Amino acid sequence: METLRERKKQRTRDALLRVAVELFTTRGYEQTTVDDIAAAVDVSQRTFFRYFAGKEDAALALDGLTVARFIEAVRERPPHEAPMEAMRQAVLEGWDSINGIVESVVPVEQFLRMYRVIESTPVLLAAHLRRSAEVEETIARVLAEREGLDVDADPRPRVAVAVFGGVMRMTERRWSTGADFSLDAMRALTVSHLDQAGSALTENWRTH
Amino acid sequence: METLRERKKQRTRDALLRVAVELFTTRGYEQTTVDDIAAAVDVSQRTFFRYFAGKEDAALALDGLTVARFIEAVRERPPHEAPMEAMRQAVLEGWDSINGIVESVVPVEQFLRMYRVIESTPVLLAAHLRRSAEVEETIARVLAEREGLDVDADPRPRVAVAVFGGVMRMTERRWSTGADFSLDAMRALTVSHLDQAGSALTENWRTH
DNA sequence: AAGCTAATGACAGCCACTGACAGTTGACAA
DNA sequence: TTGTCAACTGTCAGTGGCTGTCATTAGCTT
Repeated sequence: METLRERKKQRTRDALLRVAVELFTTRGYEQTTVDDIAAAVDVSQRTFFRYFAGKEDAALALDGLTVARFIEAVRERPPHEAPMEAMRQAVLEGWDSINGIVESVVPVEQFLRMYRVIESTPVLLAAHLRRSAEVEETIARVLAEREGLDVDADPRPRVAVAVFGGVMRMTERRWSTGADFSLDAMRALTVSHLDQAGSALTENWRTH
Repeated sequence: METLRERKKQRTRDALLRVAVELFTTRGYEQTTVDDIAAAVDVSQRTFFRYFAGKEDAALALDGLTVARFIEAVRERPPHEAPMEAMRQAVLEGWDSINGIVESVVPVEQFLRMYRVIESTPVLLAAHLRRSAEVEETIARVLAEREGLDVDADPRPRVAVAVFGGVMRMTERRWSTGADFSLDAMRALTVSHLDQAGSALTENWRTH
């Protein structure tokens, strides 16, 4: 962030992202055109596409910050932890540190609102899920390395991540459609659902 | 399928689907335009969009048949089975009956090729994953009803489906990128991965 | 055969996105 | 300071997915 040029670029990107999120969360994703965003920042449409790979990319940029943080957190977990526990702690850490990560661009409330937009907009949800799949692949490799396994020969890391990821996406869904849309609620749901994963595999739920 | 009109409509739809799959699997999804498909069937582009909600819809239509079959299979599973077991059996049944379901439109080989296209085309994979999420919601409701639970009050059905779905999507991924692209391989992977889900939750993989 | 209705084709138009090229503006050395 | 280079931007033209509209065609009904 040394030169004036770099600062200018950063400002343009931030402005585009801020405006995009603002419009997406108020007017709605589909009701916002790229031209709208570009016009509001007073740049050409072409410039928007130089900063973001597409409209989707801008909509998922904030979430991307937290994803990157999550991956880092898994990498930094103490090696003695079991894989599931490492992922669980990393995710909880991630939610704790959201504030510091996102706040430099938009207030956390905006981030949360954007999350709802993603979950309620089909095309965004689809893109989000695809990226989650990529993240799962990354995490599987991290875990395999931690445990000294070959990720392609031993399916266990991928299975573990798949189970974890499945529960997490379901948690996101429930959270974003539920009444309590706070970070505390997210933490509570995460812990609760992960704790139930074990019994879900084996138990019969009927009382008799 | 009584009137001539209905038969004609069916034939047009089948022709569009066949041509679409043919082009997608040979030329590639992105390299095929809707105009190409419409031209090959000798209808207007507008007509294509009257039969399919979009290009994606045509690409996922075959998979949609198997999904519908899977949901039915879960519904028909004997009530005494535990939820996980019911889903597992339903999925295996589904693969067994693919032939009879798909063959009336395209040969099974085409179906399998289309599967690879979906997994290797980002936008299609995204759409596929989103639809899988919808399927999971449906299955969660089916299971809840089976077990006499309120799906909104008791998260266990959704947790179980999330775990199952996570493993299944990971299985699809591994299958479609692996060497053995046969139905037998799919069955083997499915069983193997599901069997490992339990230990993935608790175990530590290191040998010491 | 005549009238109704569903299906289609033929436009026109919006929007996301891309390539190409020219103009502008910081960076950096002479 | 100035001149040169490289990076950044705007403009324009074009492609492709998708939609609304309306006139035309073709099957159904009586």
